[in-house]
Amino acid sequence: MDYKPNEIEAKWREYWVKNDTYKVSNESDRPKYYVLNMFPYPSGSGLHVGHPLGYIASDIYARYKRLSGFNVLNPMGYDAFGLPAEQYAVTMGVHPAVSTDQNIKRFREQMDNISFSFDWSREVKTCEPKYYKWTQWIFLQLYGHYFDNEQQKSLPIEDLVARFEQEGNSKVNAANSNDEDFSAAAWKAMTTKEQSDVLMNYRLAYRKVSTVNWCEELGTVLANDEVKDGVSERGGYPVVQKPVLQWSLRTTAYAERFLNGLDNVDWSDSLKTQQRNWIGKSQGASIVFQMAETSSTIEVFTTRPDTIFGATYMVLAPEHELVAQITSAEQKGAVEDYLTYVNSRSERDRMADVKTVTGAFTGAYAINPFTNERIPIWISEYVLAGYGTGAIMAVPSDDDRDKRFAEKFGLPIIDVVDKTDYPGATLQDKLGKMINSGFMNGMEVPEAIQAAIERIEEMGIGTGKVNYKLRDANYSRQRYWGEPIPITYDKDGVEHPMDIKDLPLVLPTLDDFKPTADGKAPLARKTDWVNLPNGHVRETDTMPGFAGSSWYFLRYMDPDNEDAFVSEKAVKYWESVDLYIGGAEHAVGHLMYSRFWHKFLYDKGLVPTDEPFKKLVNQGMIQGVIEYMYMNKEKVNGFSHFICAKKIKEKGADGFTRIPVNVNFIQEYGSPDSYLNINSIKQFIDWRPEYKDAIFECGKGTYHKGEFTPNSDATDTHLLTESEVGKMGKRYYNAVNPDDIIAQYGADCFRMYEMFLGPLEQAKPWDTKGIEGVSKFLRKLWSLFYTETDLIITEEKATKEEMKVLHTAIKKVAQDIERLSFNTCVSAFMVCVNDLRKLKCHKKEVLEQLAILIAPFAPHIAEEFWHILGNEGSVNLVSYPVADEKWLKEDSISYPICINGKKRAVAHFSPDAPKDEMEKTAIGMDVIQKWLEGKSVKKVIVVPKRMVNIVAK
RNA sequence: GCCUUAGUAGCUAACUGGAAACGCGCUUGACUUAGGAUCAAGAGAUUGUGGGUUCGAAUCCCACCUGAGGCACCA
Repeated sequence: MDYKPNEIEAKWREYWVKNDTYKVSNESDRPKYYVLNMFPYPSGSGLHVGHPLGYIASDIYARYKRLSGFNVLNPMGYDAFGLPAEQYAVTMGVHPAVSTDQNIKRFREQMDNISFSFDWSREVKTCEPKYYKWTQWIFLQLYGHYFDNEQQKSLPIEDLVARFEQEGNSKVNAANSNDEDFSAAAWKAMTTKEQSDVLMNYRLAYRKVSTVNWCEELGTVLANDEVKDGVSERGGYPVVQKPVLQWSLRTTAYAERFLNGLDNVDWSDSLKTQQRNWIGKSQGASIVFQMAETSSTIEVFTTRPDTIFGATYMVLAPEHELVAQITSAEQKGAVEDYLTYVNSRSERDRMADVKTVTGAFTGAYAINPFTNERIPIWISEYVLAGYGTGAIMAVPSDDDRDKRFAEKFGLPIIDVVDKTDYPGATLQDKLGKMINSGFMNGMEVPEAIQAAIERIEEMGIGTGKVNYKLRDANYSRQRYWGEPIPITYDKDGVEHPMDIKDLPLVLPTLDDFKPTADGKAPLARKTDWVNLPNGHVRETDTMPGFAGSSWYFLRYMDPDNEDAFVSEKAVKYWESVDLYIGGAEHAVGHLMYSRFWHKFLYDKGLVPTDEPFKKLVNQGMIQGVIEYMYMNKEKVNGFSHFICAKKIKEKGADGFTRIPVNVNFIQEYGSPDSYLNINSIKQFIDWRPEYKDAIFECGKGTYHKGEFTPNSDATDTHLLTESEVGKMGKRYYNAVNPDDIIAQYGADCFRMYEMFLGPLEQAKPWDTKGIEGVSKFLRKLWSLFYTETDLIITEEKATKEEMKVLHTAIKKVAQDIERLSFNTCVSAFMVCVNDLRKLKCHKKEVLEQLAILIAPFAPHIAEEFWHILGNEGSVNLVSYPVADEKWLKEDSISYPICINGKKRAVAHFSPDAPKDEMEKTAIGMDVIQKWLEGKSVKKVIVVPKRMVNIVAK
């Protein structure tokens, strides 16, 4: 009987649904285990073979854990708010809710095809009011709290108000955006509006002026990825930074806890490093410099306060607010010229050449507080407005950039650190002995840093300070398709949170999704919604994409709860995510925001853990081969002109641009010699009619308007394309749909092949041809049960050898699943099946165990076997086999006998043979004696079960 | 420039320092009108390069080269 995956798979899929096989209860005596996938944004192009990789891996793990006695939560849902649906709405007029719904249906069908063990009754969609009610609720909690730096935790804003009333804010050490001191009396004297503004500076969700990418020509605000090189990606119009009052989250408050938390989670080093980079903690001091001629001061941040004696000049960022104020009359022209130059340079220019030293002298001087020297103040674009205070004390002796700057502009350089004891040490190493530094002379750098900070604090000109690169997160989007922000404003502009009992604030329906002409979000059009009877107006910005995804993993625990975002009972049971699998592109954004929300909820006692994701694995991207054609940037005689990639190699790609071609037209797809023949050129023209009159210059002739003009007597030709391994996706016309693969090979085969491609975390190109091997393996496995015509299972007792083959596989597979090394599991299955076939083993005793063993990987065929063998119920609900060492023991082990590490002979010993006997036998062997002629044995190393090594000279 | 990560046969790849395994693919033969499937046999590696530690290195250390990802005038 042949293996017919499609028949078997359809049958069991239906069975599992009918029997609620994957339903998970929050009540169980089994230990819990929570496996999570990063939920997808349901895009219009559906899933390609790259998307399910992580889902399959986590599904295998979830199934394995379930079979190993755990109550496993393995849910799935949709990150359903987002920009693409909104853009689609703008261009096609389809409401985002409608297109999102369609896309979700499509995703669901594709996922169902792969038979994941998701408990779909727990599905969440972030765009549904019953879900985003709680996103809004958490937002209001953030709004209602501030962060106490001393306790390092969030506290209710009412506590802060109470303190203000008692003692003002001078003793309050809290994360804030504006730390102006006021007394209790002053607080009480403030108007409501003033008080609300003060509190806003402390709230974890707060409002401040921040900039948006405003594009006048498009009349809209653009997301960062819609802006390329300072112009809009669409249309290439200029984009400016426009200040707007927007909501932000005070993520910076948790910077220290973000860092500390990383020590307690099982994430990859690369991921942790990325997060640490992002947080960017640096320790140092902030120092105030007095200006020489005026009373103005300049505050700088430095990680090396010890080098202050070497600070021979200062540099301000060109955007620094003092620049205009302090520039002298003589230098005005130079400074203005320089500012013009800086403004002409895009962000990209600035980043591209970091070696060019530019700057201008302001004509002003400051006083170095330690040397009391007058030091000139310069401006230069190497100092960034957005980091620290936007000003530096320049120490040219110990900082490369300062040094290059000083050399170019002839500024003095004073050596302050003697690094002769530490050759090769860099600034970051903080090594050396202080010289030319007054009271610090002779100190080692770390000691000097401490001493400098102490002196700075004594002098009252600064303090030791920790600086972070991490910025607060912008929480406002001038978009429609997101969660409405449940805040209204009264006539004075004082904000009012909505009453919790009135949540959710449902996103009203619109028919025009474009932003308004003055850049307000689309919701501003809905005036009857915006303007409330009590005179309040609603916030019209919506929440960003990360809002709904920052806590969705908690909702899965208790998805239908109408009284809380999750019940205390459910969250106590499931705690947090044990294993999280997802793409590396979310390494900072999503993970940082989730950690922020989670830590906040933890402070409120609403979740039992400080970190949301115990173990996290990034699956590697499945890549596709992208095929490019070369097109002349200039038209030739008014026609588009394509040229063979081979000719490009000869004459270079100048003046040509690459356009991706639908890979279905390509001959020898993926090979270095991939090409289009005349037939494929015709397909290409049908696909892109705008090129129907284009000239195709091929190797052996030219194709134009349906005519092929050969150079010689050729009848066909190759227009070579360039192949490149890259992303798989719609825009490269190289996406492979899992549905197609499954239709041909079955879901079991697809699942195993995805795993077989390589280690989970590694990127690897998709190659449909390779799937044949896995398909062959499944047929071989099938042939252990069936001949062409009959079932051939026997009840015979298994031999020792057969049990050894089985238990070797059990041991290897269980071990490798634990390590998430699924590719080696597939390999182990192949070895096992081949060995059983060699032994002609068709015994139930062995095959039944094998069926369970393979069930996490290939659930359908496993279920089929399970029932063929006469069992009731689902193979998913039994116990996973455990390797029994008694079958793995060897009677005799073969040992390599080495001389000086090189294998010279082989000997067999029983596993418990004594060392000295093995040693004697080994040396006594004829072959070994021959090798030892003329040498004396210095030492013999016997490693049990491994080898014998004779050291001879 | 800095950080992370990986270089082993055409592809994939090894729990701990101990015989360079296994699988896919490939080649040849058998069976077949042919293909597929199956069976039998076989070839294919100086483990990126150069040092070091060790009785012994793919594995540990150092330097370099190459690929991937991230950060980037971060004071």
